[in-house]
Amino acid sequence: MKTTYRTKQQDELMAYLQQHPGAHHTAAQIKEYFARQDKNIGTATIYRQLERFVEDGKVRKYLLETGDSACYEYVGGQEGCTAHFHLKCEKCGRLIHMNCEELKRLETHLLEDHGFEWTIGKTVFYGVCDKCRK
Amino acid sequence: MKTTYRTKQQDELMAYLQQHPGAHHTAAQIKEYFARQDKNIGTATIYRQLERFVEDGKVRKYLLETGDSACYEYVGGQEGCTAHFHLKCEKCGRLIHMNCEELKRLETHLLEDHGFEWTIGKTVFYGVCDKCRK
DNA sequence: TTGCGTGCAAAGGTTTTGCATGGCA
DNA sequence: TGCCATGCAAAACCTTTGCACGCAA
Repeated sequence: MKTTYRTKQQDELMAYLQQHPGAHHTAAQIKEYFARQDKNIGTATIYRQLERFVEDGKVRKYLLETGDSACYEYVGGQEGCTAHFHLKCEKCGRLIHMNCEELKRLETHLLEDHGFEWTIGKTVFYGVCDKCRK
Repeated sequence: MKTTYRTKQQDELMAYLQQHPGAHHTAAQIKEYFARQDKNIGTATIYRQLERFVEDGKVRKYLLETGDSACYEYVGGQEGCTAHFHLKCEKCGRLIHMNCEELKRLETHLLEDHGFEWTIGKTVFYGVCDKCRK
């Protein structure tokens, strides 16, 4: 799905996500937020826009708790985020950006030994971060 | 939830899962399989038993980012079988199960050098598989 | 016999889809 | 003006829950 026209809802959704970097939101939470501002945005619109943002690499989608609704988080659209790796803490929700030789090694290994061309930008490592383990 | 009685459905479900190691199944697929054998097992029963198997560590549950239904996979109760990884091909949709020293190395690295306790079962590597790259 | 597990159906919740309308270009 | 995006409602899905019945121990 590609955007042809730029709309007010689009801008407001993106603005909201950008203003809360590092936070993750469900579609319902986003709808509620705008409702509190007396701005109604249809649920379908929220899902459709989020899907586009994800395609563009500006937003990342997570499924944290099994069965719960999906979470969305602004990660910016720059190459910066496609070249490094993301760890998501399942306890505090923090998204950790990591640039590490070990992971680059893995990328090479997957490609050369398994023929798998890894899309780093879409992959999220789930786990528990150092702070939450203490 | 704990099992008190041992039932036929329980045994048949576990037998089916064990007979397909390395394969992933949705609840619907499992139901369909038994239907083809003219054995009816209620959807609720399937979910309830799967939940128990997961609690026991015999089966692993995982979700893909697509928000599809949950997948279940027999991993046995032993340590050796819990340490494998999932690669998802974005083109053909195939889920690849990989057991590889390199990935185990990464697990150790993340823990020891970054303090990150990786939940392998929840992580899926996205990319393009060897067959689709040709 | 006791009470847990099962199957059915209905409920609950999230996400998608169809369609008429409104708004961007 | 021509389409696309929106909003609403309904549909489509997946999963859970309530309840009466059957079966294991």
